[in-house]
Amino acid sequence: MSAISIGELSNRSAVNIETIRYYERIKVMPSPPRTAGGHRVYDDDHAKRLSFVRRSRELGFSLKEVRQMLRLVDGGEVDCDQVREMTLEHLLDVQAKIADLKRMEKTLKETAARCAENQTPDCPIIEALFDHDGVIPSL
Amino acid sequence: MSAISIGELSNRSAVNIETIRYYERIKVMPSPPRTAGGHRVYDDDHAKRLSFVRRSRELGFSLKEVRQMLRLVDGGEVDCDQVREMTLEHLLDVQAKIADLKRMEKTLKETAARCAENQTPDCPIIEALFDHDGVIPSL
DNA sequence: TTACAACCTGTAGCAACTACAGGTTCAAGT
DNA sequence: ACTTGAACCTGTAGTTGCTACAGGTTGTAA
Repeated sequence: MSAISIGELSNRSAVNIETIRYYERIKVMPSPPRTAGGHRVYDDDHAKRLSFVRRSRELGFSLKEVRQMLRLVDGGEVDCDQVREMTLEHLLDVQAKIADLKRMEKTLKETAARCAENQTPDCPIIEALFDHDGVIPSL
Repeated sequence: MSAISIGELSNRSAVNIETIRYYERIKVMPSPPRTAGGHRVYDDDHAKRLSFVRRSRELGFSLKEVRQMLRLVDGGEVDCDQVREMTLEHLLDVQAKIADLKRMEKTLKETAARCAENQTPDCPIIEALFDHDGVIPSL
């Protein structure tokens, strides 16, 4: 009823053609039927599954995590608790990354700010990068 | 004079031995002199440079950016404006990543929250991932 | 029928490491 | 002097999640 080519699937899902073939190779997407000449033929189920994958990736889930969720989906009975746990665990990852980046932001801002006034021959940023944290003694 | 082995350099700098050799291979670190038997011999300058690299990496600079900064350092005259510009540009990257992650965090929280009450056979998280029929707003 | 876009496979590349395998050297203890 | 064995050496392959070819085949519209 709605047989579509890889190109059209790519357009609809905003997933690169190469990436779709990659997902097939690593078994995140199933191998679709082919035309006599060997071209892939997809349908709405493929499109739905691919959008699931894309959306999960956009939320930062790894392909490994996506595969786990798809296993639950494919198993027929989705264990809601398991999925929720994965989501919350992933949320912690995301929050840890935010914290890391905020620390970086702070340091970068402070370091760049030192430059703004200072017009001596030495660069305060370079100095800061060299001098910080005392792991290396001397010189 | 303080001749140290790669193992000791690794301990002092908290950079993996394999990574130190990797940095040499890609010319971020210079090839140090060797013993008669071929073991690498480092000194304080190496240690200082390595800590510069490590610290820059910790702040999220790519190796490409680190190389650029090192070129400025090695050139003898560090152009402060250039370094500052790189830092500010990198700061924008970091801030963009924080914004992305915050959006993810929000969506993950909302999605997981829907699960908390719902004990129907269908999993709201899975539904959400499947049904969002296209693009995540502004992601 | 002919043009040419879209498709096919297979491989290599990107970042930034990490992890071996299989061999050699160094330093300490006897 | 000799023997361990930890530390070192090179070279290659694996990781994650794609992307980018090259070089060939198929589908379709004029």
